Amino acid sequence: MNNSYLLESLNTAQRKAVSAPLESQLVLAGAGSGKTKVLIHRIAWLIKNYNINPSAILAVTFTNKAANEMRQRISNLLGDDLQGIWVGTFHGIAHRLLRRHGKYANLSDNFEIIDVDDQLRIVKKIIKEMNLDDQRYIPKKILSFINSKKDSGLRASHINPGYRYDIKVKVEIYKRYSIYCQQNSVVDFSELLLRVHELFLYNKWLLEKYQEKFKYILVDEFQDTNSLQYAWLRLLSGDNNNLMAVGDDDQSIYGWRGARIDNMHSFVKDCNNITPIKLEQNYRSSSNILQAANAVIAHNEDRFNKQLTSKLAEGEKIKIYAAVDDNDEAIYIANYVKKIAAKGDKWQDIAVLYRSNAQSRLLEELLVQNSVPYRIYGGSRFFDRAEVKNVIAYLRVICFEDSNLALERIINFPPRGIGEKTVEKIRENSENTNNSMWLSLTGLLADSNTPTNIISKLEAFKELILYFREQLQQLSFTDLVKQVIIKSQIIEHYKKDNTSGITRIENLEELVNACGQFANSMTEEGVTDTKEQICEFVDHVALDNKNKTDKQQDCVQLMTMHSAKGLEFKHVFITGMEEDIFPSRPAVEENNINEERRLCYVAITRAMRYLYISYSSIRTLYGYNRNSKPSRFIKEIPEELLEHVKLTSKVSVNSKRNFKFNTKKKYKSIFKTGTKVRHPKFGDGVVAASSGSGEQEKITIKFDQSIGEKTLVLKLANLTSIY
DNA sequence: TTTTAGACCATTTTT
DNA sequence: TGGTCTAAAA
Repeated sequence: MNNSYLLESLNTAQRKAVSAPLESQLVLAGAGSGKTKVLIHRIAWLIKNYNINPSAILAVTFTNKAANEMRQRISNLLGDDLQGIWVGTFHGIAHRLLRRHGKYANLSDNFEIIDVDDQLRIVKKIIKEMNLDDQRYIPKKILSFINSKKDSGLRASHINPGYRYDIKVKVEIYKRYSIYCQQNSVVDFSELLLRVHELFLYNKWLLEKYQEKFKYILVDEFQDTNSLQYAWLRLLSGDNNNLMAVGDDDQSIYGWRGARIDNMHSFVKDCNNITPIKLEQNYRSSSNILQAANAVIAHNEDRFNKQLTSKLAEGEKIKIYAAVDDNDEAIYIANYVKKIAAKGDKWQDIAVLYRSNAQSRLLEELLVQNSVPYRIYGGSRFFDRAEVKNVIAYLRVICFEDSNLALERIINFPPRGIGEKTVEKIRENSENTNNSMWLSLTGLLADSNTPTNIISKLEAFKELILYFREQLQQLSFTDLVKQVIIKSQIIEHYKKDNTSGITRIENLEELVNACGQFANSMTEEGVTDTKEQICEFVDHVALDNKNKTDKQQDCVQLMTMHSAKGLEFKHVFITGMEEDIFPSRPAVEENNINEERRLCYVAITRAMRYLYISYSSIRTLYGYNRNSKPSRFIKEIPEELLEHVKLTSKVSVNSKRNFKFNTKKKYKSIFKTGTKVRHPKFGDGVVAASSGSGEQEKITIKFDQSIGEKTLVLKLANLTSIY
């Protein structure tokens, strides 16, 4: 049997990783070094060269996207030989284990997965119940406290609050939160992992069974694992010495979410000081770009010390543009993007990156003005939309009779006159009797103290839900969803809303499609029961919440540097390279510069051929114009790699020169007589005269005939210049 | 129950 | 600045 074909397309380091001995390995995979390729070839190698049964392999990723890609690529490489392999996200795998062995983890078999939204509702409820001041105990903060404790593997009982009263309170809330979840059979994201950890910890036979099963474990993006995930992996790996961790310490940008680069160092130690295999050959970027990336990241300490090298040519220098203000920066980008496209590259070859989402607005505005097609990544995800969640809450109530959270969400949606006090009554009764709210609701109907008008409303709601439950036997999943949307009058409700009603209805149509597709694939797998399909769907939606897919194809990609991780583009613009923007202000204050620098490294290494960096002297932030300084990261790039862009455009040159003369009178510098400006209310106009200076400066602008001339205080006028 | 006005606040995001 | 959330008013 000759398996050398699995190694042929690899370089030396990759080959070393793929064909490494069957022991734990740490692979340090630099940006663009073929990390995924190594992973899938390693899996193929295990199967082909060692005759390892695919079902003995567990491959763990962070995102569904990565898991899907991996599964796809292994299957392309091996054909159908991957029967039984486990490829999934941490959460997906944990979920699978809990559905199988829930009873050993003290979970009922119909537990529900809840999202942050539901979590927050629970926390708010508890804070109210405990009569706490929600200004002092801010629900969101408390929730992140709970989640971060869970992510470090800590239960409330594990936390010693010491003498700190507020921590005592937090821990108490955490405790009550856990009790609520247990009673309601709901499990949050972190809980999935925590439960599995405990499942294995307290059921040794089960752990041994899985240790026996998974002869080989691979983890992707290892630098992003948190303490709990690492503990989880170690537990599962046991003494098998069979864990291949692939990651890049330099690309660890999720520390704020609990990720610990430290796990990489611990891993080395825990594995008897294994020598990491370094993948340093980069196949993505030209060498100037890589040199810049290397130079920047070299400022961090305690690294594993990789040095990426490129076999590609030097390539273009990094173009750096010093903008007068953020508007000017956006104009520059919009114009440059058009130039790139005019030369023949596609819009989709271009990415514009920024540190924070707020920066996208201006860019977006100017791209629109210049008729450049673009797509913004991130933002609200499909299953997070209120209208979609509401329908799913209906499905939850229909399928899980006891789902209090879902019930509360829809009992008065669309508004049917069941007010807060009635809900309160139901909730109270439910708490006193230990029944679900659904049962309490039924109880209230029989209670002679309940006012008749309330009874009729509750009765109508009950009938509605009962009707849907009946239809579970008759209707397909898709038809049931349609019925829910129509019969519950959700459509009617959104039709009345003429601001966002139409898009909401469109989203619901999309939801119906999604349900249809899901139902089809379920049917193919032999799951034909509607109720069963819905249950699976609800889980699926919770664990794989895709970004809203925009159908538009060839467009410029706008996204944060974080969401750019793992992607690559021929042209990359890194914008807002200013102190307090990038590195961001909070990061500077909290002394998290190293992570910002890694983010910078990630951003730079996204570029294949052309990298453009821009910063500006004035930036509007929170409604104020602020002077900003170039980012320290710019200085960390060797000067010889940079090319400073000078614009030939007259206006920009002028405003820049004026700006230099008048650093204090920043307003006057931009709006000289004759400058074309735009006002949010009055539209476009031309500056006719100006008086005063600094913050007192007033300018007279000639607008469209219907408006005429206006004299405005410049500072308040909110003008933008149009070049 | 819905609308509106004022308060407040503000990185990064997956599951 | 502007988006979100809460509390008061219609």
